[in-house]
Amino acid sequence: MAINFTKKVWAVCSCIPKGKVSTYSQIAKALGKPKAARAVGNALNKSPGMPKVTCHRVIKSDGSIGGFAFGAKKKIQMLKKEGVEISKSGIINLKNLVYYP
DNA sequence: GTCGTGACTAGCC
DNA sequence: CGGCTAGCCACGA
Repeated sequence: MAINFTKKVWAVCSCIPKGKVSTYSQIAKALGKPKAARAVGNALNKSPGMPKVTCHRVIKSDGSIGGFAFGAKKKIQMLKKEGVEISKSGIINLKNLVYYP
């Protein structure tokens, strides 16, 4: 394949519009591996930098934030700035904010 | 070529 | 609601 799995993950993250979010499983599915959510997280963890790759717009399928290389706390703050309402540890209008191509 | 690790998910108690 | 287990994938050493 021309590009690595990781690179593809970054590409999908970059495709997420501002103010919206996506889930690991959703991205994994887009790559053709619905069960590769773990690999997706790995790829984002190795992401080159921001805001080139909008990895902070990717959350867990249950609506939780998950983790973040810069700190989950920071991730929440960033999403809030984008206009995403987040509770103590989860997205509020998840299905309303999830980016579904 | 094998092992260990991790930003996950779904199911069960 | 909260915690635990097993399963899945890609990458680096």
